[in-house]
Amino acid sequence: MTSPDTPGPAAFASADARRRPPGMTDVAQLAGVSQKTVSRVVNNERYVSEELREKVLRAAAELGFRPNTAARALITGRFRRIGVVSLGSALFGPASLLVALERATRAAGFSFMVANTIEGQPDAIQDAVDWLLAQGVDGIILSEPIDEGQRLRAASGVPIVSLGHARGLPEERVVLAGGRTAEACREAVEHLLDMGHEQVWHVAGPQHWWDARERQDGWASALRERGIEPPPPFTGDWSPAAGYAAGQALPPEATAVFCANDDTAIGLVRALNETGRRVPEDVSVVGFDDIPAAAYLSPPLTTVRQDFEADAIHGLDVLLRLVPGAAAPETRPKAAAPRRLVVRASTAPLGPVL
Amino acid sequence: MTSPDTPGPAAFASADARRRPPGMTDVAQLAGVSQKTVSRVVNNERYVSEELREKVLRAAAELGFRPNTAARALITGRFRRIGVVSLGSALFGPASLLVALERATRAAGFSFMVANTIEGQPDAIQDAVDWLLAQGVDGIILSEPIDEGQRLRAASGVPIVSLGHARGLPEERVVLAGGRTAEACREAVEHLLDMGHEQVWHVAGPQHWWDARERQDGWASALRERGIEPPPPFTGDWSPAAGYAAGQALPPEATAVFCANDDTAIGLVRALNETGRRVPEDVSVVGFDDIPAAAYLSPPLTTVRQDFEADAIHGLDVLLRLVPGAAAPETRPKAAAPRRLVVRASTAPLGPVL
DNA sequence: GTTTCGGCCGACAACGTAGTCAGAAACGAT
DNA sequence: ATCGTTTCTGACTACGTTGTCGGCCGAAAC
Repeated sequence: MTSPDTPGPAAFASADARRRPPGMTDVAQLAGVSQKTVSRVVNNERYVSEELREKVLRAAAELGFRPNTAARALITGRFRRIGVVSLGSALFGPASLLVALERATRAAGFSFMVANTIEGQPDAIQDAVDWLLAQGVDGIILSEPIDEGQRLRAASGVPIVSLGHARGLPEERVVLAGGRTAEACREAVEHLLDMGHEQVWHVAGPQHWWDARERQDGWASALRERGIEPPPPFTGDWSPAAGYAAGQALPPEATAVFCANDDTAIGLVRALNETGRRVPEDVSVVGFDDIPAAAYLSPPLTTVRQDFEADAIHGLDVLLRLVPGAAAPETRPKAAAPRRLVVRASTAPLGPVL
Repeated sequence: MTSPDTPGPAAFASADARRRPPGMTDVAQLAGVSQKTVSRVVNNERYVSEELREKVLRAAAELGFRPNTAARALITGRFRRIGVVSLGSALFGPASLLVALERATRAAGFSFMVANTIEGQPDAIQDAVDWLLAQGVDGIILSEPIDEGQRLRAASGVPIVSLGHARGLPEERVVLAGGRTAEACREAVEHLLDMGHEQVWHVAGPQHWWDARERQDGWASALRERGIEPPPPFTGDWSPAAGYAAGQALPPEATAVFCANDDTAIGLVRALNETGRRVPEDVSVVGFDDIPAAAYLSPPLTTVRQDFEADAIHGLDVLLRLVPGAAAPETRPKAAAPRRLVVRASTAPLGPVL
């Protein structure tokens, strides 16, 4: 309309008050520079005069410019995003780990995407990995406490690191928690034995969680080291209900129980109370996790504290080292805070037999 | 080398065994069709013969083709991704909500990105929103229990929905939880009054959480409806420690306490036990949340159960309705399961005064 | 026999950014 | 003055996908 010969679609585009967010081209036009110069300023490249840099920054601020990550990812082939496969669970352990991972990831300048698996679904982990790959991630953290024995297909060059045991992944890709679980379990068991208890029973977690098996193994071997043959463990599912059931079935001669987690310990204590056994006078109980409420239970629970933050940071460090283009994270002291026993009132020396 | 006249960079590219993942062009070449046809097959568009469709699918499978979301987002301007701003917390409530949101989001075909805020940081919410916008999202859910009174800047056309109260957001963007909190609180208070208690004390959550204020208001107005002037509430921070402190300061004449959450109730019970007051014989206690351990505490805790899954699905539905290009979610019954009181053993009729 | 029309397919042009390369300007050393 | 080097800038193009449009084909309608 304004000019007799329509010079093509470009004229239309400029005439149209586009709804699309401003791009580098718009910033460049406003600042009177080329799009490439805007790119240089945005990416902090060298060889841009201070004068132009400021002009560009002003123009970008004025337009509310935000670099388009899709376009950037398209050309670089990098997403600056890491994915996490996690069991969808509001349990204290997994939830804490996830929060810690998000913090560490964003601090490293990467964005963070979770894919939750659904327990019991056979290919859940592989599906979650595929979903993350389809979304575009530069690396994947397996924060999956369940080891279902499946192998992972090749992930098309995207590095994968597992927080904890995982089959089908080479050794160096497996990051074990900072403090050794076995040591913590031994500490708990020895704490009980040193108080005079002659035997320690165990309420385990579900056996397809490697974490549960690790705690069970730690308990069993700690007993054997003292020459004690461990009794058959109760098998639970992390739930208070499982602890409750174990508490009802606990033999009368038992005086000390090590639970795979705090919730289970809560259920156990409940069952013991109902059957007229007092904690810790009659039975000593140790938990695992140190949930916030642990110190305020009746009685306050002796338990093993974990440092999820340290584990998350460590795992992410290992992963980022494998991601090309990720600034190598400064090597911080890798000695993650070990798991350690927190002694409270749910354990006591074996009293005189009534 | 193979041909005397190098026809340009394209020849080089084809000669080079590229490390880049296969694209539609590669699939098209293998299937003997045009790249556009591959696009049609992948997107399930009409007007592709069954014969070609199968050929393309075979070729795509053979190459392990995955559509590049970055390129797609670049041209469509849509990301098929929704972002969630959440307080980074492993508390049972927020964690449950997040898990439910992830499930619902992925089920709707959208990917899911969380940005955690850090409590106490003044512009935390705005920063998290900006981060999500920079990453590219089609909509944002504010699952932020803290209302810090800040207004949100315009989010450049991206719809925002808040799960719970939020200033600076128009009414229709605020999704309140399915069951009314006030009703649940009234139910809890009346449960106690009906058992003969003449007064109900309250241990509140932190006042900058709207959730805490809502529960406190519900408690106060329920008392006033019965003509009882509520006593000054204790103010906590959701932690067991706060409940413990309240329990120590609880006046001797108090016989019933309504706590803002279960953890606080746990701390309260602990303090009461230590000062020689039994629950529920001397003091009845009601919690809020129904954490998994609630039924197994000593005594089992009377509390208010929440349905996070329903709240999450409802909130996401509202958001997706505002997102252009999102298939309108089938209108499921919006009557989310209300919060309801679960009566257990921590509450009992007021006994004879000793 | 011609026209019309819906099904089917491909050429081409974007999308917003970063890599490559060429060239201009400024400067010091010959 | 001439050259080389460093600093700075912009034109051009590729990245992998989708939107637009036009062409071809066979069947139905004139």
